[in-house]
Amino acid sequence: MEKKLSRAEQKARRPHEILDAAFEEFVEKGYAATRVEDVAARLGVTKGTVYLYFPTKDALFEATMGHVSAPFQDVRASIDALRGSQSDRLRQLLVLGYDKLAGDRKTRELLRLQLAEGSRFPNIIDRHYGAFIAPLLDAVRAFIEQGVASGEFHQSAAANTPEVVISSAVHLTIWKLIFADRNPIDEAAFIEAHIDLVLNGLLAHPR
Amino acid sequence: MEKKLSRAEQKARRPHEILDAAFEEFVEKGYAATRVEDVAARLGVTKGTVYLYFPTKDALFEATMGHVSAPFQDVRASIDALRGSQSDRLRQLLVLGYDKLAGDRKTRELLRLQLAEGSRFPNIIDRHYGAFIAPLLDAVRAFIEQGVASGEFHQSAAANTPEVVISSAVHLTIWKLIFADRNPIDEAAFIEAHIDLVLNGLLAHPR
Amino acid sequence: MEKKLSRAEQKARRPHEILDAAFEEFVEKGYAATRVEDVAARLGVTKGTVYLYFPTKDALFEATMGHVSAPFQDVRASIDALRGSQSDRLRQLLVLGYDKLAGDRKTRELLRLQLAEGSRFPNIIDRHYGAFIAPLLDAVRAFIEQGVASGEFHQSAAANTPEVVISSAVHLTIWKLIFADRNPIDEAAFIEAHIDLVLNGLLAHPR
Amino acid sequence: MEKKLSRAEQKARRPHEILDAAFEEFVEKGYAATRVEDVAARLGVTKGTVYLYFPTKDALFEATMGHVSAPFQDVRASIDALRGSQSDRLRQLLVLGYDKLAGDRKTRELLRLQLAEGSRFPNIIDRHYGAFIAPLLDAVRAFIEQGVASGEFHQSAAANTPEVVISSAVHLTIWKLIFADRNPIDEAAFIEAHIDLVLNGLLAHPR
DNA sequence: TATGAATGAGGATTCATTCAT
DNA sequence: CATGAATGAATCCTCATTCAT
Repeated sequence: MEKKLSRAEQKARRPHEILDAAFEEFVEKGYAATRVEDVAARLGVTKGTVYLYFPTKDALFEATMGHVSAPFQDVRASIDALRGSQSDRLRQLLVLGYDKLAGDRKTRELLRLQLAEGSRFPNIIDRHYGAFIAPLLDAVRAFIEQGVASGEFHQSAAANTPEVVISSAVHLTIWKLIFADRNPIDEAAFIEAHIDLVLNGLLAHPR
Repeated sequence: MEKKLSRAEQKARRPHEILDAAFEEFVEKGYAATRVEDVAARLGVTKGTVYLYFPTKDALFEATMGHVSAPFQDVRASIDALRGSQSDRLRQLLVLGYDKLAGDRKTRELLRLQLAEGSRFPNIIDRHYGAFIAPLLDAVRAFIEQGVASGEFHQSAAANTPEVVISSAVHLTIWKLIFADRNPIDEAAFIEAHIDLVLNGLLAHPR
Repeated sequence: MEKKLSRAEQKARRPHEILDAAFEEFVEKGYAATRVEDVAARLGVTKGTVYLYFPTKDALFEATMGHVSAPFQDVRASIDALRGSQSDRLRQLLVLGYDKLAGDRKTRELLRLQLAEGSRFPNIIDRHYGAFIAPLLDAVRAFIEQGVASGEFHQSAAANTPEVVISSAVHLTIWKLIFADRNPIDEAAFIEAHIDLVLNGLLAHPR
Repeated sequence: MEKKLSRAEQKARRPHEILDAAFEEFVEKGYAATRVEDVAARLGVTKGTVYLYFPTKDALFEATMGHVSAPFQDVRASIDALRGSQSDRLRQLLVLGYDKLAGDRKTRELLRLQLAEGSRFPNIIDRHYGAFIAPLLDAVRAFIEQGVASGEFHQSAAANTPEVVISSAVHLTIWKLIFADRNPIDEAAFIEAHIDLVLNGLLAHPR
């Protein structure tokens, strides 16, 4: 059944396979320490095959970053689908942020690679920001403003600096990147404490 | 006056100079892409000299990480010196955290290197955590508990998860690492919004 | 009309097309730097097709050399057709030599390839010598001897070393190979001066 | 005694040794087929050493060409030292040309490399032309003009096209490059026949 | 101490050749 | 016949490390 792939199908699949394999290698070793041959070996092909699809290691890296960033295209749609009061929507938004950022290994490692290699590959950064972070911040700002308008939230500086609201998700991501398995944290409690803190800080009439 | 350094003093200074130079190179290029020769050139010496003090590039890297982590030894003392109500002390603590983490280029870049190279140099992580993060978290927890005990803060989950309180400092650090000059942020407003949010969330009787 | 080629004709044409394309590539880049794929691309086919007709790059090169040498088969006939006094025939012979050697781009480039690759492909040399140079030298010798016998030329060493008589044609060829467009030379004047010099040197009673 | 070379002496010698070794390899295999490692091995060092002195194979090749062209600087001086009648001086000049061009293996092989690689390394050509060929041609022209002026030579087109006078030296060079040992030629007779032909063609009153 | 020439293992990239479609 | 995906040997070049001076 595996061998049923026609040549054309196999060829169409190759770039994806290579990018998936490359991502794993780059995550594990970083750009400079990754060998193209190891990327190939992970797929069971030889380095020549990788060069059939990507002209240089550089190009492979950039394509890999784009490949992993791609799935964020739908974040905006997910946000638009949120329903309920502003605090309900904000709560759901934060959970969504945790899911997509701290909760998803690929996203986490993408952040690591951006931090590690961003200075040598400047254009890998902005794509991610535009596709993922910016919509999240926009939504936070909009929800707070609407909550203030409806009297659900009191006036607060947070609407102008929505970053402070999603900081804990970033923090948890970094924590998991740095400590991996050592120093594990109770994530559910962490998230709940964070949402509590934020809503207590925003609500006009806390519980 | 500079030439007044005795030979012995000069000798004692060398390792520090090398580590400072190495830090800059490692920050700029990452571990794998840094050449020992470039570290030496930054100092105006040749690579042989570096090998006189550090047996391998690996050892140089680890020593560099230790060297940059060292100044955190006094964080605990600074924390102990904080005075005032719990909210005052917490506010000062957060400002201190911003200063030392987001505000200090070396600390920021140290975090980047830990994220980038941590998996290949596991022991560069914990030192930093023990010297810097842990005391900060311990203090946050203690202040909140004391504030709850005194009635200044209401009961909250944050005491058990003090990470959520310092998240914004981590977030700002990451932001600055990723965007450098592009996408600058109004740091003062950011910090103020953060402290507001936290205190609003914690105080039993917000303003 | 071009489409009228039967399949069999098309098939018979392929090897020639490949050899023509190969010649251009080898001339442009030399043996080692020429890629089989580029030869194929010049024809609009893929490298697999080239390997259908020639088993290795080496074989392709040798076949190419033979292919380009082939047209010299008729030099001998052209020489036999020369008419007139010995000086007339010698003059015509030199013009013929210039035409075929210096004047023909393919022959010129063939000489370049022989010089460049001859040591690695010894057998590409002699074919050319036998088909082209030897008849030319034989004719020069014969014409001089006949001219001496008839009193038209005076006795001279040139009959034993006919190479000196055709040297200028070789020289012009080399000149054109080396300088291409830069340093162009007035070829007509060059040829005329050469023939003058030779005939002045040979004639018993110059002009 | 061989080991008596101080480090500085050895270092000063290295570039020359490398260029000598490189010349032999390039002559034997051509640019593309020469491996930097083989150049090094010829010297008993490793490729790293070659890269210590020349940054790329390209640069090594260009430097090698310059190195071999250098000794021609004195051709002009040798020409100026020629004495006697114009036919004497012309005869000596041709002998000199044979010596330096056809007679010197390095010069011969330099010509081969220029023909083989000239299109990819355009600047290796002109240097040689200016240093060697141009002075030779200038001298031929001057000698003929002076001979005509003094009545020693008759008026002839050769003064305007001095190339035809030195052609046989070029021809002999090419002959030796192509045939190496096979098809050897009686060089002394060749040279004598050439000089005879030229002087017979030029002299107002041939012997 | 400091230098920097030399080493050689390692990794990116190319390309002749094969072969399933 | 023709294709072009895949292979892997070959080669350029880099750089951590050594060591004689």
